[in-house]
Amino acid sequence: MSQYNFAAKEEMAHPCISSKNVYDLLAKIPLGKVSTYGDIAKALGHPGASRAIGRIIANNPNPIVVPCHRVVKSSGEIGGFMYGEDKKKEMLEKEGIEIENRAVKNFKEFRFVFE
DNA sequence: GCCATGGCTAGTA
DNA sequence: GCCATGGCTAGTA
Repeated sequence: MSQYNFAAKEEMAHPCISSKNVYDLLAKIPLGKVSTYGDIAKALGHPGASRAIGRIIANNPNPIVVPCHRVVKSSGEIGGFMYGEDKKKEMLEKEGIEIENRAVKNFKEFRFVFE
């Protein structure tokens, strides 16, 4: 039992929105694209829960695997990140996304839409 | 009562 | 810039 049990934590955590669903959606965002907190909320049938989505992503159990850096604000501003906005910016740029003073440039063309 | 948001107003230039 | 939204956490009883 040395390993922290994320599954148990996730089962308890969110009465309305399943964090597993959130992470499943994150996994669909292709490299070189971004989505928004609001879009994820809508895709899960909870428009208006964008801020809650932010909170769920904020305790991302596995930052190495789950690409939470690909989620930005609906305004195109890059938004928060556990290792700081500069790190998020750096990672996005490495994936080919241009950023101009803390916002995605040509946001529309980089924005990924869920089916 | 916080917040990794978002959308809508006021009010400046 | 204000405030509604929704899930969470600290800290009181």
